[in-house]
Amino acid sequence: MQKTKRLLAIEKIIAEENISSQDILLKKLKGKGIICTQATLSRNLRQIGAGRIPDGKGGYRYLMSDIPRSYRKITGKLQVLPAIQEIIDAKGLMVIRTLPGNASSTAYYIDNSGRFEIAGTIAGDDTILVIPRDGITIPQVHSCLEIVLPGLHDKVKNK
Amino acid sequence: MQKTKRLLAIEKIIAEENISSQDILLKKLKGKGIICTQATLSRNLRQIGAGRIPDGKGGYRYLMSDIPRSYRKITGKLQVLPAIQEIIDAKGLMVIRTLPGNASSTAYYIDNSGRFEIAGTIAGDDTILVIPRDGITIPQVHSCLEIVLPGLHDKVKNK
DNA sequence: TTGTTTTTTGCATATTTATTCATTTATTTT
DNA sequence: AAAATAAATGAATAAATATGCAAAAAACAA
Repeated sequence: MQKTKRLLAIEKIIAEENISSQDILLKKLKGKGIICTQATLSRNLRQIGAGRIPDGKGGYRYLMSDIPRSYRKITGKLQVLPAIQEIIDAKGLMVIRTLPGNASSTAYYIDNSGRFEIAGTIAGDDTILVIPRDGITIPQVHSCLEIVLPGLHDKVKNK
Repeated sequence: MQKTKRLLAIEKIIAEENISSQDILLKKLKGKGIICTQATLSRNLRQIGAGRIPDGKGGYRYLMSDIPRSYRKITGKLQVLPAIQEIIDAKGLMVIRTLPGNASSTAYYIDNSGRFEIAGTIAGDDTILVIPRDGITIPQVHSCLEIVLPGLHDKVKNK
């Protein structure tokens, strides 16, 4: 999925560099082989919750707004990702299967990602039910999870 | 000072309401008897660190960005303001005199306001030295303190 | 597969926001 | 106080961002 890749690249770039306009970001993406138009970028920035705020030095920069950004503060991603075995879409919800005993910590990680898209999770021993918010589609949850856990969809295929 | 009043009004409005554009904010201000142009508003929003971020519902809203906003989380403003007795500009710095024994708590409050403009503070028993960042002028620090402690300049005159 | 529906995208443009420049207002200095 | 300097402001406009619409791509169903 080309879009997911772009969303991730955008998040990464604005976290690491001072990006003051979409045009500049557009060129940075181009440098990474990711081509799109300003229109798409504007939409994507909204989708991931990135805004343009004063940088305190007389200029502006793009940053993730609070809620989506919070996942960065959470440690343990490296433990979480390897535990995930399978992702299953089901009735507008999503089921994630993990290694035995890992559901709880993984669910905690997802909960605390602060992503708007996810209303909440319920975890058993090796199974997590991810409940998207009203109006959020399954593809949106996939994009969202790919942001929370980069590389997730490369690792596990949706069954 | 008309500007300080406007800055405060802007912070208040965007904290309390979903404001999606400067034009809308312009009208809200007008409703409170505060008249200015969009150009001024744009500058003021940058000055107070307010940015336009996705609201998670497909639209946008203005919000204070993290750092300047943090002062809202701090309690004790009501104890701090009455303790302040005098403000003195000095050598590009600022000295605040407080009631005896109150410098430390007041300085703590200012420190934790998270305002970009202030590099730091040093407090004795009844005296605080406020050190602005490079490039920040004394008038900017005054505006800044008026935001951190609304009503400050009505209460104490700069000597 | 093929047809159907949904999502994504670019183009062109509308909307919104930032800035330049000239003027006014406030502040500081002498 | 008057002169000099700095800050704030508006009008006009430049720059940047968002969006309507049509086309293309992707996801889905039969």
